[in-house]
Parts: sequence; C-alpha cells; structure tokens
Amino acid sequence: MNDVKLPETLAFQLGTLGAVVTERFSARLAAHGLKPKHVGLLTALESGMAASQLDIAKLMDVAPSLVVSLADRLEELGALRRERAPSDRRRQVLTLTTEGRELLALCTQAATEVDAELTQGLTAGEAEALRSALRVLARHAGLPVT
Amino acid sequence: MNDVKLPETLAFQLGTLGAVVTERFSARLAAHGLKPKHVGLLTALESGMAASQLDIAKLMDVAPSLVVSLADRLEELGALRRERAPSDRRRQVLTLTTEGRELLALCTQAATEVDAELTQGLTAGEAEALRSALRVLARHAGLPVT
DNA sequence: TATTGTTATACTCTATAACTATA
DNA sequence: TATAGTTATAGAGTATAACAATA
Repeated sequence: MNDVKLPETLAFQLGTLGAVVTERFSARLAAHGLKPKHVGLLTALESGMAASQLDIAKLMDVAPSLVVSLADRLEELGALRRERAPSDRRRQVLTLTTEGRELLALCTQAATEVDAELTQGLTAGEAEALRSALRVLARHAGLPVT
Repeated sequence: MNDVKLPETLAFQLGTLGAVVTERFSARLAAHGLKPKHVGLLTALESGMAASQLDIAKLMDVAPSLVVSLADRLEELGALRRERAPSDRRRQVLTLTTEGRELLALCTQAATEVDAELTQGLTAGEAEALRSALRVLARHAGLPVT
C-alpha cells in the first residue's frame, strides 16, 4: 500500500508552479509585445550557444518553422538582425542588436519582479534554499532554453 | 546597471523545469489514456474541495466547458460517476469510483517515477532541500490544481 | 431572471509536410 | 542529393458564446 499523495510529488508541484509562474511572467511580457518563447530565443542568442535558426531550433527543442516566426517578430521589433552567412548562404545568422539587449534586460526585470512576488513571505533562508535547490536540479536536468 | 541573468531567475528556471517535468509526466500518463488535466480533475475530486463541475472549474481555474470534456473521458474510463444533485438538479456531482482511485494511484506512481529521475544524481540533502523549498513555495503561491 | 451544464465555434500555439534556395 | 529556411496546412488544447434545463 502506497500512501504518497500526488500533490506532494515533485512532478506535480514543479508542473503546477511552472504553469503559474509562466502565466505571471507572460502577463508582464505582454507589455513588451513578447511571449515566453520570444524570450527563449533572445536568451539562446545571448548565451552564444547558437546563432543559425536551425541551431536555435535544436537548442530550444522546437520546430524550425517556429523559429522563423519568432525571429520574424523579433526582427520586426528591431531586437535582432538576420544575415545570410557568406560561407554558406543557406544559413540565417541571427544577431542581437543593442535594442535586443535592452529588450532582454526588460524581460529580465519582469522575471525578477515575478521572483519577488514568489519569494515574498519566504524567509531569506528559505528563498536561498529554493534558489540553490533549483540550480542543482536545472543543471542536472540539462535545462534547454524555454 | 543590472547584472542578473535571465536564466538564473526563479521565474525562468521554474517555468522551464515545469515544462520539462510536465512533458515527462505526460508521456507516462499516456499509457493510461490520460492527460495532465485529467489527473488534475481526479486530484481535485480526491481532495474533497470540490464536487460539482462548476466548483471544479473554479478550483482548477479552467473553463467549465473543459471540465465537461475531461469528465466525459473519465466517466468513459469508469473513473468517476456523474449524478444530478437531488437538492439542485442543475448540479452534476462527480464522485471518484474505486476504479478512479486505482487510476489515481497509477498516476501517483508515474509521478514518483519522474521524481526519481529528477533527483537521481542529487544528494539526499539536496533532494530534501528541494522538496522542502517547493513545499513552502507551493503553499505560499496558493497552488491551484493542475 | 440567474445559474449549471452542455454544445458550437473560434483562437492560440506548435508541429508536419511541401517547397525554394543553396550546397 | 542533402540541408537551411520558409510557407502552407493541420492538430492539440483551451476559451468564449450560444443554448437548454432547472432554480
């Protein structure tokens, strides 16, 4: 006989909290005309781990066609430049613009506001334990970019 | 000047981890013909916090019409009974069947398997810190049922 | 009239498949 | 032929709006 309750599992709590947090983050992003996946793309670019659209699709684990529309939107906002690689003109190399970096900073600001909401009411020790635990888990799960 | 990196925020990590975890949980649920929201409904029922479809919709924060189709599916699987309340025949009162409880136990099993995957490679101390931190956060965020 | 549940419809997000251009 | 990107199309998931039954 197993007495574990589903709402007490990590899977359930992480899934539910993730949805709540993404919803709150998303609401703040709307002010900048962005969705979470746009931020994922900006973050992927800034990390330097991918530049071409296909590499970004792999890193984000989304379809290449989705990267097209995300990049369209970000280009339209002036957040990135799209340039054909001279060495292989099939590749579209995406580069963050200064405007894109500023936009990313605004998104980061939005995220830290959500963080503040989440941790208000937690002791400093609890908040630090949470950060530390998530860092370990994120590293271990091989976090792709959302 | 702000040096916080977006991937280091709680919002980003919780959102991303939540998506990964939900995906893994979902893959295991498929074996039972369920999606995460079905599990949310079963969990809501088992909690005793809601019985009528409208109450469940409020608790889960989803549209009443979605509860209809989730309950349709669960009824079809024999996991719940639908009965009009004699006192107010507009209300459909949902009740977990024995089969429903068994199904919920299988879902819980799936969740604990995901938990095991997540925490393998973490020290016992790290795993406990994570559980504890999430418990605090979940309580504080007033976790609705996924 | 107001409320509960249901059905009909539409919208958002994302993937798959077909296509173009380069290699 | 194979690959990068694009466009066209389709599917999943969910919400909103219209409706029926009951209060």
